[in-house]
Amino acid sequence: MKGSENLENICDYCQHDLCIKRVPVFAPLEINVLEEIVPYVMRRNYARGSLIVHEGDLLTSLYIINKGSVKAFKTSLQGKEQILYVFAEGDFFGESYLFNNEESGYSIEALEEVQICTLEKSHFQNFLLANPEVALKIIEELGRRINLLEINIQSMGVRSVDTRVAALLLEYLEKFSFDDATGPIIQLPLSREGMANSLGIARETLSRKLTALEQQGYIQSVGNKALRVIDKSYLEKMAGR
Amino acid sequence: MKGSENLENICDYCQHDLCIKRVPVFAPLEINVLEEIVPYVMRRNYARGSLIVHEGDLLTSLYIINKGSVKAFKTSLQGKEQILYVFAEGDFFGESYLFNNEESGYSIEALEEVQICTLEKSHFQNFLLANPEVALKIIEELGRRINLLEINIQSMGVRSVDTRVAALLLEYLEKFSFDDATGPIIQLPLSREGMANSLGIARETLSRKLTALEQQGYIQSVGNKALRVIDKSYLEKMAGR
DNA sequence: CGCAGTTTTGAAAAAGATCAAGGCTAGTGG
DNA sequence: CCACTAGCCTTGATCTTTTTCAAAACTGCG
Repeated sequence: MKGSENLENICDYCQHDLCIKRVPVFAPLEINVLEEIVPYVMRRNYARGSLIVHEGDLLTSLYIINKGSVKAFKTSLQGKEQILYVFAEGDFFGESYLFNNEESGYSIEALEEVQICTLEKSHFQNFLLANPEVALKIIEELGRRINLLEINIQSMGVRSVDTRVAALLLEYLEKFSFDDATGPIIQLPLSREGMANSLGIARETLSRKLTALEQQGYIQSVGNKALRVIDKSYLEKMAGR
Repeated sequence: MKGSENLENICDYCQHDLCIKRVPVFAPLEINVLEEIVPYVMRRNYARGSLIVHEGDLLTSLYIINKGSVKAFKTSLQGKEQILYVFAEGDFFGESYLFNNEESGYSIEALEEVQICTLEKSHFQNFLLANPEVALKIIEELGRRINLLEINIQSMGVRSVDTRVAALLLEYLEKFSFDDATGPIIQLPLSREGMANSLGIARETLSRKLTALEQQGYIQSVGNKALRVIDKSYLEKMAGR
């Protein structure tokens, strides 16, 4: 196994596997256009639990997740953690800091063994100036993210905790589940504590809510890291979508 | 007075007052570059209380606030309102919906007599493709907004209500205050209910928190629409900045 | 199989929300 | 210019929800 800070420039052709291609924003581009930036893409591996970005760092690169997943979170003065995103394969981050010399507003930690491609700010800027259609794509993607954040704020502001728990489960169902013979199973990307820290509630409260859902027969926990969804439509009704 | 739906194309030269110039994103551009889009800018007036955008509308223009202020909010199924932003002169909105054909995620209502410039999607897109540096500026601005939203989510998730009230007052102090002989006075853009709906708390709770701050001598209310800040540093300490 | 780290559960305390009056403001019209 | 009133705002009491603290139970790894 590699250490957590291995740095290689082997992505030149990525054994014909262009990690950039995994990012929807770049996907529509022709291969030969992409090759302009490929030489500047670095690839790094990180072990589970390692800090990839520390809140307050000056970010000078765009980060693209090639494999694995990470959490983005802010820590309050009292040490409480608010998780903002779970990024998985194909997601990118750091884009907000590419054009202003600002510090990262959050920390990033690997939730499992992770492989990340990075692209230096200056190269990315030049690429965008030469390919304005990609800039539009990025504006589009940022718009999507702003939308999600706005929905999140509404949830935290006006919706009950039960509602938000249901919504979180549905979100995970979209992004982190597979089906077995008996139905969909969520591979939880976060621990109970992590989920609670995403919702902004106490660990114990989340625990109680999940127990309640299980006792009512809507879900069934499979160890601590997975969860079977028995009645998706109930969760949907609950989440009010 | 104009009605609330007056539509004119008089911004051609805006009596030499290019409303576009008020928007930081466009400010760095040369006048002659700006003139490319000026002919496509429309100007509208809205009376206080009128709905400018309804949640779910298809947005086809960029909106720039020329004069006055508006609130952007989402309404839940139970009718509870979550205010996401108060936009004032020089702010713009609708940019998130310019590149995907999506519906607006929020409603916009005029908080006072308001003058708004609009620029049609297609014209704006062409302009951006021709002026990629503006696209970068927009990415930058969206990054800033994402930052603010993330801070907001953290606030709602991990900070106490007292803390958040203090933070809201400081935010208003930045954006909506003037100084009189005795010190800074905030011209509150929102009613108590509006402020409560920004914070995601009950109207009564906000009321109690403000009363407490006033009794402790940190602020002093001036009617219902203004508020004198007596001890800014205390608010800052409280808000934890 | 056992231990370390999570998670669950229980009980008590705290924080907000809600309900119900009552009071104040600011704009209106005499 | 003052009195009036509708709409806001504040206050009190009670109720609900969530947090906190403490301890027991469980999971998954070694």
